Amino acid sequence: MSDEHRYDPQEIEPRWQALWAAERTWEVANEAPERAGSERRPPASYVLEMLPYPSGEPHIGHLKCYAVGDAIAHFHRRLGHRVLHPMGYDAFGLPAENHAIKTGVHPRDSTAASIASFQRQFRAWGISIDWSREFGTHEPRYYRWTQWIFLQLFQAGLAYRKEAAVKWCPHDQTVLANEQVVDGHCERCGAEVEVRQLEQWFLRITDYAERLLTDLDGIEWPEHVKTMQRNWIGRSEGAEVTFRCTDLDPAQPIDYRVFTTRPDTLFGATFFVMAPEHPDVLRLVAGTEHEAAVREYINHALTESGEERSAVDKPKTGVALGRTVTNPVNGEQIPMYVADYVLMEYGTGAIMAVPAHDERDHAFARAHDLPIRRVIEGGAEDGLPENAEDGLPEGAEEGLPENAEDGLPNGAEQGLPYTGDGPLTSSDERFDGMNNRAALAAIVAWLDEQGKGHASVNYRLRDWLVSRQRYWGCPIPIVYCERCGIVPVPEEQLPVVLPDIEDYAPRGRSPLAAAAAWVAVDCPSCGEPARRETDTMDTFVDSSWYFLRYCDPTNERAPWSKEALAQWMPVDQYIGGVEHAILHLLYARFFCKALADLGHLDFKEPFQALFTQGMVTKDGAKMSKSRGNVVSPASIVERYGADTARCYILFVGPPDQDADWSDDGVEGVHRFLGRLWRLAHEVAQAGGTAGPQTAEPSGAAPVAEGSGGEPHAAPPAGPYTALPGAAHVRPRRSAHVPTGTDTDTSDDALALLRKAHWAIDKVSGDMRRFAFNTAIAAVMELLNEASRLRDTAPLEAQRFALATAASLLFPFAPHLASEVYERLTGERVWEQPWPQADPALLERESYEIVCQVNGKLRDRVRAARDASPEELKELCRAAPNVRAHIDGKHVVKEIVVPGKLVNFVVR
RNA sequence: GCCUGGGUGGCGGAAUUGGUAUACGCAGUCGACUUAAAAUCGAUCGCCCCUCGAGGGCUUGUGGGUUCGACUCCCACCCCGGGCACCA
Repeated sequence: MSDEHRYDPQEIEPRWQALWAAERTWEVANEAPERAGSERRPPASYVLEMLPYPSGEPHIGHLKCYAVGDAIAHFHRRLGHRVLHPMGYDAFGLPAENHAIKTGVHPRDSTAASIASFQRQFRAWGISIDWSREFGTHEPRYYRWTQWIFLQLFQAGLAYRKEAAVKWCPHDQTVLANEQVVDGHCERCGAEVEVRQLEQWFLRITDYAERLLTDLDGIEWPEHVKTMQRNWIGRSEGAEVTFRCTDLDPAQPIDYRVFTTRPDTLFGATFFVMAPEHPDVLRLVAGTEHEAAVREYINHALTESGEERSAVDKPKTGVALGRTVTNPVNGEQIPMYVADYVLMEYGTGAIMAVPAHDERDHAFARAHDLPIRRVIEGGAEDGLPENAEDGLPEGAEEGLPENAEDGLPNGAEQGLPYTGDGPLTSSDERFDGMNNRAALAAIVAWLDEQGKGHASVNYRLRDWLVSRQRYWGCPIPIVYCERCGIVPVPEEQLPVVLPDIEDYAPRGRSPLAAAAAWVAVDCPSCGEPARRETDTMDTFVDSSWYFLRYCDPTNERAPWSKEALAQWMPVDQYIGGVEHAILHLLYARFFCKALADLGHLDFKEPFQALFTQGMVTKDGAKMSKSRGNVVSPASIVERYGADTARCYILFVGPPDQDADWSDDGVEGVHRFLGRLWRLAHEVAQAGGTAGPQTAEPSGAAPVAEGSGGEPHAAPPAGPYTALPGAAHVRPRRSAHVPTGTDTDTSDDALALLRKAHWAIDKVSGDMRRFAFNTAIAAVMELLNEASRLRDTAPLEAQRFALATAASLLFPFAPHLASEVYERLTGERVWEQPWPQADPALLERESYEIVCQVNGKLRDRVRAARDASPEELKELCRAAPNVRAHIDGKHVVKEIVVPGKLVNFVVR
């Protein structure tokens, strides 16, 4: 075989990339067509993959993400949409800074190098990006507007400064957001986080908890991602109830509010517990015999690592305060405790304890010999699974004799703690016997009347801590003035540019603090000497609005214009890793809602549809340098070409699931592409071109070197001109591509035509459900059929089959598909509308019908498409192997599923 | 513990509405081409039994159920991955 017959991606791919770059094929304009006239403008589609963090080189996960996104972008274009498909870089962040600490290389330089590498790779992969909209979040022209947004939030009271117990990473020497703490460890470096009391900047995301929750219903996201967000927001309905303490000074009672989801169990509250961090604990014991023990306990609790403290099976520890509070529903004085199972950061930092109906309170009561009073019946024999079936209203006998009454010797009553539903008991005559759910509402109403409590909702979500004591981030545009306090930097002075510094090493405060000349500034308000905020912003702030900037990337007067956003937002299809299910996706949603409230946006959700891709593993394990199992996309592209790499990563399995990389699998896909190339080459060589426009393969190098830059091929302005999807404006079926209704009708021609239309139908459906693996398999089947019939089918049918294969494969293997399509048709495949399956060719006049006896497959017969059920029965009954199984037996029932099967039930 | 996603040949996976289980690819086996190898092309390929052939039995984590028919629906359970986890 001559060299000419070899599939050579290294020759093909750069050629097409050069063409697309020179013609700026994937750029889209914002403006509406000037002379739109009556022409309807094509629908817009915003396809976006999460922007990469540029560190080193792209890894295989990037390849997967952008292969998925590019396939969708191409598909939408060829459906006639104007597609916005931009790219940028999430360029601030710790790795570049840590690298700088080690090597002294400025983060800007290492980041630039990495960005260059990403750009090279994305081009080498042939991803169809509108490069005219590119930016990095570290560029002043971008972060100027990040700062602007911060100031908007500040002015609206949504950004505020507060001292609080915050999570501190001792390794990275910075505070972290709650979301960045995973199992008590820093999400980035894995160091165990500490708690520090610091004054920091927060964004008031909790104001949006309810809307972040309810608006999930309106977006098309994977259910598990929605669930993760719901869990993270953690909404609980209940009541806030006041417990009064008069122990210190009866004239000046102290009211302690607690949050409970179970106000129906209030009568069972037998003690009261405060978190060790609660500010009143020491005051309550000051000067008493309990003070020493309490102090010791608190010290111990606070120095314990988060990990130790939150261990689930940890015994419940705590000490008595020697004080009491009044249970508001029955006036009982109940003892107060301090215990570390109560968390300061949730609710009010204090709880009422109902040991009979809460597992934790129960464990504490047992450990400290406290009374346990059952106030809800039910639960039955302990340990037995829920007896839903017997549904007896009367408490099972274990539940009844609980009436050792108040002083009750806390013993081990069976069935407790009971957390289910049931009628109230031992509470109050008004509520006893009432179902607990009804009682809950009644008790809350009564408390409300008495001014002792009210219905309340609590969220697990905390405000977003955005200060970072690090260098390589967006400066917070705030000035501190002795006289004026916290002063925002005036808008016209933005951006506050990140200064160059000598020493990046973090020392517990921002390295920026050492840039004395930068820190010193005149107060924008009074003009007196003041100093700049030296913390930078969490990089998740940068990435919470970048998708807006793509819509209007060069706007110098505003972060965006509403008109630009109106054309594209919200993102129609967002694509990224599931690891961002909470952090990035929650923050971006919050930003949209807040900015919409401030009148800057006209929509409330940024991402209408979300697709989360699975991880790529090697030998079943996550790829990592330490494991030595990293597959670098660059090496694969170099060896097999980008088309193979992209197709393989999509073919290996459903893209939303994890996939294990196999070198042999890559070979298989590469062989497939080579076969398509070769077969197409043969057919093109054999001539037989039918269309008027397609004399010879035009040799796909239409762009002379050096002609790049000038968009000469694209006439100015008009939004369609640079639009790949523009072809649909003047729809035209390639005249030379047979449709099956004309030309040859030999059996082989028909078979091939049918297979091609089957593949069109199959791939079209698969594209819409992200089933790229089966889409590629369908093209493989089409190629197999063409290959089988290559010596017998008419050339024209082969040409159609192969051109169709190329057309369908284009979203996954754009270079090869363009090459093959052009050779066969003389046309640019990306300018062709997505092919349509001819329904007539999806039908067959006869088909195989399955014959079952008692549900077991016994034979197959051919039947005419329009055969009646009676005819089908007769056909099957006559099948030899069916006869063998029904002869001499009694046919009880006959089931006919036209188009599928006949089943005889015999006895 | 709660919430999730999953479990199908030697391997990755397919089966979209309850209707032919194992598409497509990999690996394997045999053959063609070749001096040879690579590449390419063709055949074969779930397991077991019988075997001249035709055939028969079994098989989608386990055990039940519904149905003429179950990878698919229901009940119970086992295993693996992800998320949350003393949230009152």
